[in-house]
Amino acid sequence: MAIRSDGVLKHDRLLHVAMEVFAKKGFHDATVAEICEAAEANIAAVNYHFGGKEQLYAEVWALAFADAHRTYPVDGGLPATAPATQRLRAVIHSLLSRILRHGPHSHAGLILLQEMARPVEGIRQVRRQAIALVRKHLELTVRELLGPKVSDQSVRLCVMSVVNQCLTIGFRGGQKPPSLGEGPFTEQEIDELIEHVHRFSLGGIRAVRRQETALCGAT
Amino acid sequence: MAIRSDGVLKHDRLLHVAMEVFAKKGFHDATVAEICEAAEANIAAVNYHFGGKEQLYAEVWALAFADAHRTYPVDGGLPATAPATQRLRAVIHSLLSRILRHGPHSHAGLILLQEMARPVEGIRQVRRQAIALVRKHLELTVRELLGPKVSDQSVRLCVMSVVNQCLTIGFRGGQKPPSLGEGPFTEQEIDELIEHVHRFSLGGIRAVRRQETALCGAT
DNA sequence: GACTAATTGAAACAACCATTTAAAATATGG
DNA sequence: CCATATTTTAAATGGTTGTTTCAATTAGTC
Repeated sequence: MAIRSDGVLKHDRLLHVAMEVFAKKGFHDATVAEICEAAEANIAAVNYHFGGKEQLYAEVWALAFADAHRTYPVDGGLPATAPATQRLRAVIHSLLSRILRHGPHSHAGLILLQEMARPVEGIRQVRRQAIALVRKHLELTVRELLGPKVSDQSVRLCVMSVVNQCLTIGFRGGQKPPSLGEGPFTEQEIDELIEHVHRFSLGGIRAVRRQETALCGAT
Repeated sequence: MAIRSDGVLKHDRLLHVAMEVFAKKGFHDATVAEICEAAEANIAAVNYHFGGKEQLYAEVWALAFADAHRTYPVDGGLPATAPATQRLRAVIHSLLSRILRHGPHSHAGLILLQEMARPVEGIRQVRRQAIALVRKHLELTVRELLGPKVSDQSVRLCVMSVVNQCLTIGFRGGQKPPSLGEGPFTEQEIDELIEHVHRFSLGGIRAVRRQETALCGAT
């Protein structure tokens, strides 16, 4: 006997609803009860279709990141030959958009954020992979901006500075921090944010470069 | 009849044990059971001495921040007349130390971090005050570095960039992120971190300053 | 249209949590 | 040493969680 079509419907429905709920509340705070209710399914639906809350979460994670990479690719569609400053902007744009732009395909950033605050054991590998993908790309870009003489450690630190600026912004779930106002970020504010992080980071990277090349030259 | 001395002992003991547990696990994940067990007290002790988990948390918060401001003051002991670059370094030093140096008096940073990830309602005011204190100081410093012509919004954004760099570093509870190695940060690594964030931030701030003053000049 | 497997539904289950209760134990002041 | 307020203890309470159970229902296939 074949799979019933209404089954896959509920399956998908749960998946998408869970993605929203997990993005908003994180794995631990989200309850299967509220997910099922929002998906108009029975309490037992999650366990029947996915085998448990954690396995549902794993599937959500995979789906969310596939969406994110499609909607906001880290290279922003730029060729690898584009100027490094532009590629840096593209990464920042990608990171911030994933966190702040709340479309139907942009929950990955918030889910990742929730994970950083409270990692879920049993997702470590998937999480590491997802992070590594962005990091790799960012590392290449920053390395190029820093020049050939700069140590790997400095590259890692600069990558950290850029990433950390972007991540922490999303901490209120896309809401502005009290110091910047109230409510969610508008499109214009997001653009301004990208502009600022880009400029600030370029300045920081150049400062690190100057320092290290000066040291090298002195040796 | 006077207060019994063994009472205040247990009270203090619970307070300090709770501070550690809350710093490590956050308010929600920490259970009164484990706090009481670690303090060698009965399950009911928290409710008897503090009236509930949340009120214990409030007292912990107050104590932790008093300790932090004493051990790692935001001005680092520098006079307000010191050069702004040095004062910036002092703030960064203070923020990172509160999060990364795990002494008996440095749980405030981790507690604050846990709060940002999952705020506890009923602490809003205390939290806001604690944050505002650091922010105020940092804003003054950054403002001076940016010069008089730069907009308030740019000041806020730069403050955000500096703070975010520092905060996110502590997200693993003082453990290094996988990209930088394993285990907790050593003293030397913390110093290196401070050095980097300081240099990077100065570069970022200068870049913003250049941009804005150029715009002003063009007008 | 009937048989069968896939899906749904309501209720129950077991584990965990913070909190309460009331009796027992203890230190302090007289 | 006694009386009393303070503190400790163990057990119970009420609520929430994820998961399981099993009967009822449904959709696909012959």
